[in-house]
Amino acid sequence: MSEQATRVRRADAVRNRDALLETAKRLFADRGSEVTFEDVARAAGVGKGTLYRHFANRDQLIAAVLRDRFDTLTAEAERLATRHEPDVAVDTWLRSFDSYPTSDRSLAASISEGLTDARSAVSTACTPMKDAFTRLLATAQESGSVRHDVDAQQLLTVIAGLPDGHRDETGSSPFLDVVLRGIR
Amino acid sequence: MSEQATRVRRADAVRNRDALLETAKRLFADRGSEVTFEDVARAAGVGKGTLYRHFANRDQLIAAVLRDRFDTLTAEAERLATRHEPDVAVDTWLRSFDSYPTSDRSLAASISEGLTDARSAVSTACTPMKDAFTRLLATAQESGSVRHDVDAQQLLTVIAGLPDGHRDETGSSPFLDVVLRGIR
DNA sequence: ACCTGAACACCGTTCAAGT
DNA sequence: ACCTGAACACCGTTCAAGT
Repeated sequence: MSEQATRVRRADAVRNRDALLETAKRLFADRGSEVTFEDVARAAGVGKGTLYRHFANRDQLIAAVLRDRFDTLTAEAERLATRHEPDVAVDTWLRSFDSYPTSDRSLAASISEGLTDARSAVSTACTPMKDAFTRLLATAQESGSVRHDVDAQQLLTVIAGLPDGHRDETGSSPFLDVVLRGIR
Repeated sequence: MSEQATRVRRADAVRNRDALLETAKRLFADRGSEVTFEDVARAAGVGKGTLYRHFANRDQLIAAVLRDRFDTLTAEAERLATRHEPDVAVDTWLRSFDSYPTSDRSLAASISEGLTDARSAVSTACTPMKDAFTRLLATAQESGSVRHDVDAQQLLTVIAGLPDGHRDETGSSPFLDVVLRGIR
């Protein structure tokens, strides 16, 4: 019970953290990456010191906002690996990865940075997803359905960086097909 | 001679503008987009008020830094259009567009923004280039060598956004080949 | 243990005073 | 006509005081 003590949190702290995360998701979705750290705190009804208590900096707040989506994508990669042919699995997964929910649309730059720069908090959050996709891609390459000169991390960075405009209602880019054809 | 009067500039003003532009190119190349506006002014040996006198804001300084490259690329597009088959012209030009000189490498985000957002100063600077490539691409599409569902502006935005890492010594991305295959 | 908001640091931008 | 740097605005971050 002594090591359990570190996990005890006051009810108001839990409430505040949840409110901050929900508020951040909503504001990023509504107004993009221009939202101020202070905006988030005020909209959540707390002081900005509280925001910093729960999220050490902007990067960590963004990582927390994205974590749900990363976890879902990790699980999907593992599921696809066991149930589909390698080429179908890669295509299907990349379509999911490219389909931004509105709440994450404005955070694409942070995702690109997280995939590339290991020092960012987003990098820690997306590593399991990156590893799961790397395995998926390697299998497809071994089976001969994807070119061997394509690097998983680079491929994800390219797709994460596809422009926001011209996406359909599911949030998928018209350019994804170009990339999928190009890696064959 | 009355309308000529507006073009007269004091020698020190011309000297300062040139020094600021050269300094900005060098600093962007050395230290990326993290360079401060004040850094540029100090390194050029002038006050920051002088920098603002010559370039109304950060966006206009970046547009001026990029203008030479945009003009070169515009001229190349027009040259290629008259001397090569449409598909060769498109491939060759896109390889040039993707090959960042070191001085421009860190400005890719501004180029993407300029291609997309008509309000930026970079947009004004890159419009002739965008128009020249649009014509090049349309010709290739009419000749059947490029897919009809590829939009010129989007294509340029995608290529401008290709990640910085893994480029060869000429500054070209290993992913360009994926895109070139994908648009066929 | 947690919250709050004043205070600090940084940087883009403006402008009154100067040559 | 142009230059200069102090001053302002904004925003991310810290921290002393409070509950």
